[in-house]
Amino acid sequence: MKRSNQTGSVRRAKNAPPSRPTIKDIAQQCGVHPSTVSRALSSASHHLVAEDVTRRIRAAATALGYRPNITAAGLRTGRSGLIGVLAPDIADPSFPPILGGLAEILNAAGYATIVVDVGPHGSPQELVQQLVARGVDGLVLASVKLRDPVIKHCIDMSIPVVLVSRTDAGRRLPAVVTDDEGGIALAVEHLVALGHRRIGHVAGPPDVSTGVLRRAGFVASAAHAGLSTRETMIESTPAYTRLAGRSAALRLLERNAPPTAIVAANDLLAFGIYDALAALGLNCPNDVSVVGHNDMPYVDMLSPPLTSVRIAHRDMGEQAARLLLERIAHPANRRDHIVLKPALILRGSTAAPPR
Amino acid sequence: MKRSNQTGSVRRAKNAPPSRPTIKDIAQQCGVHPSTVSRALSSASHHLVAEDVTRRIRAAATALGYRPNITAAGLRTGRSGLIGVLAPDIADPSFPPILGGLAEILNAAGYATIVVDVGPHGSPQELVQQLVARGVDGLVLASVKLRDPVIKHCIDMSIPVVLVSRTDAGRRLPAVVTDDEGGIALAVEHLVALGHRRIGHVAGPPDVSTGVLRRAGFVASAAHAGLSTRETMIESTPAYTRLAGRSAALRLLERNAPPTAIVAANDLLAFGIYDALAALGLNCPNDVSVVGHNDMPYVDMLSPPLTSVRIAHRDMGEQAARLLLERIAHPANRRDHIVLKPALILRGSTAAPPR
DNA sequence: ATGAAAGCGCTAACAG
DNA sequence: CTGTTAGCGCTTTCAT
Repeated sequence: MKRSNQTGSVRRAKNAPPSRPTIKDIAQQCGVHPSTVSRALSSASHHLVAEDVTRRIRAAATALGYRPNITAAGLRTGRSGLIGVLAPDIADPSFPPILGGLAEILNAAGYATIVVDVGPHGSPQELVQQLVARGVDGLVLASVKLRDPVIKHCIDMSIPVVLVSRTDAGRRLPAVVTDDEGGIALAVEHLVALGHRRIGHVAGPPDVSTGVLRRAGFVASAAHAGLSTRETMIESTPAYTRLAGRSAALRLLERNAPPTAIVAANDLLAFGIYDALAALGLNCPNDVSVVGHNDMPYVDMLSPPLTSVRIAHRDMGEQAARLLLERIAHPANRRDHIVLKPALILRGSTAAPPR
Repeated sequence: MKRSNQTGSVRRAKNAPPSRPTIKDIAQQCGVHPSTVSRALSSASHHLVAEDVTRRIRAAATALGYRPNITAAGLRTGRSGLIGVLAPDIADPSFPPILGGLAEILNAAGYATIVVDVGPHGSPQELVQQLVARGVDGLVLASVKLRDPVIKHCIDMSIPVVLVSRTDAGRRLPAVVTDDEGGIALAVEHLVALGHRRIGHVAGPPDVSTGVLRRAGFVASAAHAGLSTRETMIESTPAYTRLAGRSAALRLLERNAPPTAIVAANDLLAFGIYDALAALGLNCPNDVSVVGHNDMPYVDMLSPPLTSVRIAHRDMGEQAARLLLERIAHPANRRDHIVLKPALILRGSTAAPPR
């Protein structure tokens, strides 16, 4: 065994890696015990140390360029200061603002985030295991399906978890989401006010909460506006992709009595609707109005600029972070659900129906 | 002191957190010494253990749902299995594919990545320190300025580092970049072939390598095509933003002899050029052609679809990962620079100049 | 082939 | 207020 670092005055072995100074080195230099150094350096306990000693120790620390070894501390305290974030797809433009909100609050509380992209083939279960093996203090899941085995798994491990963007079927885990039903209602009300009566919905996947809730919101708000079920038509998609949106829109538009307006469960699906319209030689908004959902960056650059339901993504991240911090502090089993208000951003893709 | 976990047969304190089983628990159950368990579980050293013992141990491990504590192992071995990634701005759509490439290779090699968004106000230095304090085995910097103090800092710490997307002024660190000069040359050649002679460049910030190299590439390729300096005009921007692109483009277009084509150092700047064109009532591509750079997702949805220089982002991430792994294995001071070939994607924003 | 023992860097209960 | 001591979970040298 025998490393070379301990006697302090002894020079390091010729070309050993320049391993960073430890608490011991400082102790030696200041002629105090390592634990005193530990106390002096921790803001939680430096009040237990004489002022001048604290000063001397802190001076030595900065002089040596000392940085505490967080993992070593974590091993001792059982807290790693690491929060694992499982993302469905980092390339999804909705995600960065969520992550930004998360990171801001979490960093301020002394946590670092370790983000893992699940990807289409990755197993969330396995990734959660990996994160747990790294000792994460909590988990943010931004990608769960409605009935996802990973949920039971997290509950069994009783590790602090917060869902973001989506909920699980049983609402067994705390979550921060947008008001999916309300967002779609905003879109439908807007279209009805413009005079539309035949309105279509390109629905999201049935295995995620946003898919089913937005669909439910569509049905409910259409009924509430007095539209008959013949006037409201729905086509589902297997995934939130442009291509899926295109084919769903084609199915909608090739009906006998096609809609004069389509509300998409997601902007990517709306992109596909634009594609379908172009393929059929139809004009938006003159022939068909389109409303998206999420208000992705730069949708104002499209032609026409896309009317879309804006989600408070950053806020979502912040709230999720706060919820998680609270869960870490008090692992009680309160199942908080925070629902954020969406807003309809009006642009050029919606207009009165053709006569 | 005295935790409650050690005697094994002793039940855990009533409602202690269900801390995961350790190597000790397995040892106890199998009636062997912890070190034997360690050996049996490590693929590197299980050949030192009797076959049947290994089997018994491994069976017990899976039965108990044992997961090794990676940080504890790291503390002992000095390797954390963590790679820190510093991103300039996670919301930049160029970044996810880079990260995807990085993660794929790194994960396969047993590393996890911890991604930190530097943000406009964050200090890269400080963040690097934090990552080092967490014991990262290597660093990927995707955001360095041409002369960034963080570079010296990393060199001083002699920690394995790779730059991605950008290089430092002295090329002192290994890097994976795209051929910035060549990419712009592609654009200029295309425009010249269409018949343009008055070509403008909306240049990127002068403090990042892509900004200066693309500008240099513009000057060089214009000269090479026989364009005079009067015919080639440049306006710089302080940042890669849509707004900055807009005002630079306005300056270009309000000249006495405005350009018939503009090549942007970046797609976001190209968005700003579209804005400027719209503000002046000019048509693209009939009045002015535009070429972007980076080929962001969905630029084909713009009106007109944006011709842009595509960068092999994912490949960039993969190569950077490989470079870093090599650096970790052999921290020799070879300063590798890998330069990837870009490709021009032709769309609707470029056409022959007006007569 | 296995056990014993030491120690990575840090914290915290305890004793002065 | 400070030193002593033990130990977080794991790996590894040394001895058997």
